Amino acid sequence: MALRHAVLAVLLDGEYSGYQLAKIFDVSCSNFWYAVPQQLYAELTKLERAGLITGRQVIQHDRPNKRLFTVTPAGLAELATFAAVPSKPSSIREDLLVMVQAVDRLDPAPVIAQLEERAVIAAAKVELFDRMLRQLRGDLTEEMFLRESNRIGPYLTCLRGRRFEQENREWCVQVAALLRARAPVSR
Amino acid sequence: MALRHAVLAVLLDGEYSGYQLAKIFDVSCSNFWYAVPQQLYAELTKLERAGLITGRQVIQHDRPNKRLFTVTPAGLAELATFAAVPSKPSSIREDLLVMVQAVDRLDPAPVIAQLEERAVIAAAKVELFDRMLRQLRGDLTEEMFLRESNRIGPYLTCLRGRRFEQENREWCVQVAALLRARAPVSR
DNA sequence: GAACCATACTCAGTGATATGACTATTCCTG
DNA sequence: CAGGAATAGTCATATCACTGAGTATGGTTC
Repeated sequence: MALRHAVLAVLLDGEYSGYQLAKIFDVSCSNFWYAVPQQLYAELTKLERAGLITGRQVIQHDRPNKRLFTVTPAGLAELATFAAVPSKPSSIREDLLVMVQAVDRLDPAPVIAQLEERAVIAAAKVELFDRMLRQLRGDLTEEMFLRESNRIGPYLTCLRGRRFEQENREWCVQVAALLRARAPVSR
Repeated sequence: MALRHAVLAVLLDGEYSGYQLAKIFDVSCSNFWYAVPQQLYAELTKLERAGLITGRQVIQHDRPNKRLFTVTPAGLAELATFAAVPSKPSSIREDLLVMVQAVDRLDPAPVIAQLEERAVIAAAKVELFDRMLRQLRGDLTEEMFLRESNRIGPYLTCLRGRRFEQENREWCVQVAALLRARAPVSR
């Protein structure tokens, strides 16, 4: 019952098809919720049956037809109910950290390689989020945007994603360097 | 196939019972893997059947008997195999961020309350991790400990947990203050 | 001495999540 | 005009995770 609210929250930004939603969940939304397209299509079907969103068919001639979904008042009410009940902190599950936990008893080389690769990925995400932030705030300064815009939710979650990835990158770099220094490994 | 490796990685630190493991997963391990006791007991059964850990019965007189588990060479090999294959970044799922994403269209009061509560929880976790780090490194400086200890895995993951919670706290505080300033709410 | 907490663990069931294999259309490139 | 990428989506299945309800023992507290 949780992907449901993530989908509703994203659909507040406008009409989207399942396919577009999948794109969004693959990039911007992935800071706070991850889902594969199949999950999204299934969830959209359920949400529509529950009356929380409505879909409308759009006939296209240059590509396959699609269905665009909008949040209904009932959907908004569902989100409000969701936001009103205290949530539990998320459950973190990170394979790379499991490897680091065990690294003293393993060959560090593959772990170091993964840390370095992850650092690069994280750096790329930081840049992606920076671009998204700039795009969201237009030509306003961050301070002005946050004070005056009437749609700051996506900006705030993106800010969180940026911080997280920056932090992640720093940790990966630091740990990779440390492990390299302790047990020199040829590439 | 993933909780499995988290359990193995934690059992590298010594013999633990399911109950003790549950405690560890509830605090220190929760930076990188979350699991409820029932999952752990089930996983321990599976791991033992697969020969990756061995259990020995300990008869106790002041409290119920328990079984302590140790990683076998096969278990260590399993961990090595796991560490050798590149892992995907974790899937983040955070209800509180879903709420923030939608906050422009909802009553901000409960979201602000949750952000402030979360900031307090995060601050407590930072302190908990600080205590754990101090305990792990004993009277060595961090630099010395990381250079010379032969069991730095748990320290490194704890360091990551600390950074994450610190960062989380800052974001929660900032966003709560911002939302309060935008739409003044009586407590 | 009743209630409660901590230790120690089990079982049943239900959702949620992930994987893989599909269908179908149109555009673009070589 | 063949092949691939992008759009748009469906179905089936397996596994995972989580909830809730139990069992049992001993120690502590009021």
